[in-house]
Amino acid sequence: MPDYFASRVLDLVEAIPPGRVMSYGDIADYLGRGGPRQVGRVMALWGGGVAWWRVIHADGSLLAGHERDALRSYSGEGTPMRLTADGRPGRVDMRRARWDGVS
DNA sequence: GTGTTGACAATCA
DNA sequence: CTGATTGCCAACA
Repeated sequence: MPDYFASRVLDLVEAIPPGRVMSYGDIADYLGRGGPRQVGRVMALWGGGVAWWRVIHADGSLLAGHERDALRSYSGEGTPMRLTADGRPGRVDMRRARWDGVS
């Protein structure tokens, strides 16, 4: 069972609007405790039940090993993407997609 | 108590 | 833009 901290993390992830994302550090900072690694740990253990693809690295890179699934979800939500040097979508445009918890 | 590890992050070369 | 370095906090052996 998720502890209190994990519950707060999962609730917040559920609150992220479609088409928006938050970084691990953002979530930790928003909750005011723990750190990016703790958030990552929570997601690794119990993130399967929420919109895990809306939680990514601070630089906009996707979850290693799940890029395909994430991209499929993003295309359906209209998440703003940035193109890699290869010219294909590889990371999220954090400047526009980042969600602060209010708007 | 001590050392390692990890779905991380800011900084610098 | 890529890679290395350092800082971070909690879990685990």
